Amino acid sequence: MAPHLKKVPACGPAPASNEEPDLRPVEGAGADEELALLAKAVGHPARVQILRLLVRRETCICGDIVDELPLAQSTVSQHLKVLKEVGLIRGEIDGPRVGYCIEPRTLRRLKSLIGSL
Amino acid sequence: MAPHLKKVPACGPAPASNEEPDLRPVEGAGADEELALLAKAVGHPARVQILRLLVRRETCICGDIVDELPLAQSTVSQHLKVLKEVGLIRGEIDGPRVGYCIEPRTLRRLKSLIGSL
DNA sequence: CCCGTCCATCGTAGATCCACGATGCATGGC
DNA sequence: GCCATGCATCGTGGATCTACGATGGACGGG
Repeated sequence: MAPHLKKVPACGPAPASNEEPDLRPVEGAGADEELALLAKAVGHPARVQILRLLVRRETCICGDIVDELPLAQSTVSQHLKVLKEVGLIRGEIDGPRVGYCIEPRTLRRLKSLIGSL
Repeated sequence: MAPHLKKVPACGPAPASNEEPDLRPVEGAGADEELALLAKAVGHPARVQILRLLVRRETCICGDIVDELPLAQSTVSQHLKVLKEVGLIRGEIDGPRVGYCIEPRTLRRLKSLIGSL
């Protein structure tokens, strides 16, 4: 899986003015489903911790996350997968390591959806 | 179906300037747990719909919620219970009916916690 | 090469969630 | 009193979540 991946300077450090307005609606059946999906992904303390770690450090860390949490490596990997599947974080291969970082677009989207309540 | 719609004061109609600053921190272990709990409660489409219904109508409706959702009455009652347990909504008995309404404090708290990410 | 590191995935057991119908418990009308 | 109504709760299957150790694959150092 994922055969060719070029060397990437991990995640973008500072997207500067990454201010796309996000045209999607914040209400309606689709938005409800989307909000539920994102909220469910945030609905676990370990994943909240991971999100905070990635937000705090501008530089994207990797398996240091495992050291920060009182969980086994496989468990942390699963939580990372959940966050990645809903698009809240992104992982980039960097040699033997993997760097994770926040996906600001999705995080902003979540804030918009919550804000619409 | 039901000759309904009795005039119900139920939940507080207009909280007016209910602008307490909410002194609790938005970070730390406790906040992480709290955010996870609230997010999990929102993490289901039916509960998002319920929240939207209650936010939209200033007047607090009751089992009309059951009519709005494609779910059995007992299932809706369980979802209401989940939302009530985390303090996102409140139910008040009014004769044979129960009026539900948003708890604005908790909703603001959720927005603060999400905003801290 | 061979090996150690880093991470993802598999397999699994126990807990929790989600849906439903059935039942229970009030209240209010007759 | 008696019954209908509105809602909560119980009980129960099936699905999903959460944790772990074990295994596997990719990479880089020796």
